[in-house]
Amino acid sequence: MKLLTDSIGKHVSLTADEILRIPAYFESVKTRRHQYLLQEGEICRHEFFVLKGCCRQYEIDAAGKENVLQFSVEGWWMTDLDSLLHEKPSLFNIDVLESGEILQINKQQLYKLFQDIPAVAQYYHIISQRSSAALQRRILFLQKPALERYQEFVSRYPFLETRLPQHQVAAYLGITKESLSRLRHKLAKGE
Amino acid sequence: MKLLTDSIGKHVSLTADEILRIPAYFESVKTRRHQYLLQEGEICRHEFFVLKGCCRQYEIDAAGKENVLQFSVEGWWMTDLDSLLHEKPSLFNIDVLESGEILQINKQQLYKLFQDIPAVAQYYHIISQRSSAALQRRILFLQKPALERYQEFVSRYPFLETRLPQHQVAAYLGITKESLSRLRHKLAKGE
DNA sequence: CGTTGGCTTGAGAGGGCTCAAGGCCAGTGG
DNA sequence: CCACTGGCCTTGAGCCCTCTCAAGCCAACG
Repeated sequence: MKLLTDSIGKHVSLTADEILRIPAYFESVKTRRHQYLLQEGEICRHEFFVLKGCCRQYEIDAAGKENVLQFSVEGWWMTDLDSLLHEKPSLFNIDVLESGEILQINKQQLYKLFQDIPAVAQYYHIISQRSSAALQRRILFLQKPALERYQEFVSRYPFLETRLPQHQVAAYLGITKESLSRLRHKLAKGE
Repeated sequence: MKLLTDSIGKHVSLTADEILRIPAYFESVKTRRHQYLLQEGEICRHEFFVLKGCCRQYEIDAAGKENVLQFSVEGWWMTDLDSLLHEKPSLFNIDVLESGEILQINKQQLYKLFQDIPAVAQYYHIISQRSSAALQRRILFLQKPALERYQEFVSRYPFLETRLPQHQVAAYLGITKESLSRLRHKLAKGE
């Protein structure tokens, strides 16, 4: 829980009183590996904040391939914004790769929180912008050849690279697990 | 100018008085083909709103290839948010593909406008979310094979497909102009 | 009428894919 | 304690999609 208020406090200033009031807006949920936080077709009802463990957001395309949009570990947010805001069925799945704990908050509580503690609304705004910038980076990222994508991933998220199974990393990079295995082999030899 | 207030009015409600006051916050600029609205390395100072004509936002990668992030025609917004907000050098270029006219507004004026007419702040928020959703779609889009990408592009933006030179479309799809030419040839024969 | 920009077409190369088989644990049950 | 199983990673062979490089066509334009 401290992780959440710390994360907010890093971007905007909170009074001691506000820090105490924030947790009440959230619901804590223990998560288990393979558990779904959201399934394709459902309407997404929450913003999720990971306290412990690891989740992934992905779609399953027409060919049955799983395309990973993003991972989320301690201190990161995750949701399907489009589904949450417009209350329409989600195209995505969110599931748990590593058991742990999340905080969730629904739309009503979120807006209430924004009204009660405006600094949080400001924080949310900043986070949203960062997320847009990250999406933009990811689009350019996907134009690069596979080897560069892997190297950029490793240098940007070293803690993810060691923590995730390789086939998940491959699904994030947009290549097959076999190709990733070969890339790694090539890199290991070359160095 | 009516295009702008119409666009805002489509998402939030404005009083007749507000509609009259909005234009004063913007600066109108005639644009010429090949003109830069932003060059790599510069700090982006404006949000742009296209009144007439067509622009593109792109980066030039290490190999010298132009990767198009998005096009903008009448009624669309365009900027480098990351550069604008954090006043850091942009990685992107924005240039004019078709002469026309744009409205531009700097950060100070934008925030002033948000304060003076809160409905516009609300509008901006909605637009930002839509743009995030679009970026997300684009990431999944780029995982699909080239033919599907082209077909999806044509059905989503038929007016762009006819209006843009093919090599620009190719740069948006993430393929070479030669490949696009062959895809089109194949489609034309098959139907 | 030559130049230029946009589009097409061809040949060859290569990056990444599919399909298939095999190795290496860690966990589980006999 | 050992055999078995399932998950994960690797390796190989062949193929296909897309790329590069090169040439050629056509329409617009000075």
